[in-house]
Amino acid sequence: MNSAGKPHRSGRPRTGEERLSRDAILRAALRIVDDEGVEAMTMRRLAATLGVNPMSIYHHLPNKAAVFAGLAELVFADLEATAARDDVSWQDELKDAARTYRDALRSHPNLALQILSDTSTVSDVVVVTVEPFYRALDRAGLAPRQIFEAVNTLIDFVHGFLLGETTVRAATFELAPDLLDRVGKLPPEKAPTLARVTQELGHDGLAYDFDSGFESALTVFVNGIETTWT
Amino acid sequence: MNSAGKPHRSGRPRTGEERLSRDAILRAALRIVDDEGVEAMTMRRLAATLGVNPMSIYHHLPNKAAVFAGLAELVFADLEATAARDDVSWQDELKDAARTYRDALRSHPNLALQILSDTSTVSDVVVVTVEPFYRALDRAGLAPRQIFEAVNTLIDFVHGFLLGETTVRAATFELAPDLLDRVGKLPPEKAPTLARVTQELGHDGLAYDFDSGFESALTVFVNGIETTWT
DNA sequence: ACCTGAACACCGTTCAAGT
DNA sequence: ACCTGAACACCGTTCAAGT
Repeated sequence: MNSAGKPHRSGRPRTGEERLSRDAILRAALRIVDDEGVEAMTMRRLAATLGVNPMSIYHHLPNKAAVFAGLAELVFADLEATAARDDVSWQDELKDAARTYRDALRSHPNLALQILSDTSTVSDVVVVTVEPFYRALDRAGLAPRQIFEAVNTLIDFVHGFLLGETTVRAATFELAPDLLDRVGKLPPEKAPTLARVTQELGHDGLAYDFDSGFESALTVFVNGIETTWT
Repeated sequence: MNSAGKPHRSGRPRTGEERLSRDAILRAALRIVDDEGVEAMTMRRLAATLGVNPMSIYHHLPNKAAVFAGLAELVFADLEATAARDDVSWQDELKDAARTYRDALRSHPNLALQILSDTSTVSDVVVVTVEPFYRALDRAGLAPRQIFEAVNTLIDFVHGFLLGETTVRAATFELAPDLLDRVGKLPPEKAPTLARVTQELGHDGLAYDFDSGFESALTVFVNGIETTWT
């Protein structure tokens, strides 16, 4: 894509002729991650696609970790505005907050694991994202402590769900046949209930649909919060 | 720890004088991961602590990924036996299954992320671990489809919880002051509910206790399953 | 079969030098 | 301040050679 090109001469470029910017670097990095995954996003590779010396990047971002932190920022920049909505029940508002959060993380699946496993990124993101959850549960009439715990639980669930969704989906779109095989091969008395239930479900029943799995979880959640705390 | 030592002469060792075994390699690898984290566990470092040429390892394990897969195996080897227990309610049995699963993954915190983000490892582990969940929900009288979804949801939650527990705990034992700071610095009208709730909770209220957070989540869960599906 | 040594094709990052 | 080039201290893995 980027013609090998004659090497640019050294020295500071004239004003307005800067070849790089933090933003341009991050956009290029996001493209690499989206197209080829996190492992492909190396500093040298990034520099190559920008047609630039690897070391040039370090004038705009201190190191590779900062590049990934910047990517997380980029992804969540859009999400910020979520209007309060009193037209729906608190239950629906809570579910909707979870759906929005899931979608945001899902929009760049290759980045999800990176985001979820980086402490500072997660806490940034959470602070920005979490208001709608708090609002819904406040409307439900929960006490502060209960709101706090309920939100943590729900967010943790979404994280775990995304972990499965992004890594499993990447590897095997169908996990049903694999699962049936595995269970079939287990020593019969080791997991009798698992064996019976999966067999009753059959091949089609195991064709896991992430969307309906997510919705089903949300329902369990909301009902659980309702009967536990209201 | 391992004296630099004279290099061992080349050539196949006599029977019974093998210097390496799959098991010895994996135990050494686990030690490195536990003590210094996954990044420290390189093939060259592993060979060095074993007092062996880096390439020797490849005669016992095909590559680095296989080493990590082996580690996951090692960690879950103990877990296998979980006796059926009819002395407690299905609710308690389900909670207990979740606690056991969490503990297993928590026993090697540095390995948790590795396990959770590796597809093949996760599915291995899940198949081995999942029976108690199925048993409890079967006793509760759920239909196969509902059992399937409930287990997926609960497992996903545990994964997300562990992600937070292992990565957050590693970085900051106290997230309360940090969180209060962040929230305080937000534009006031951006997250009013979050601001109010965290303020009401106060510094102590935010001192998150992972154990009680986990328990609280389990209660919400069980109640949710109960009112949704029984 | 099991171990070694040299080599290949990579990494992230530091540092001195250009303008 | 911004870009470059050489260099350092690493990686995982292949391959040929020893016994």
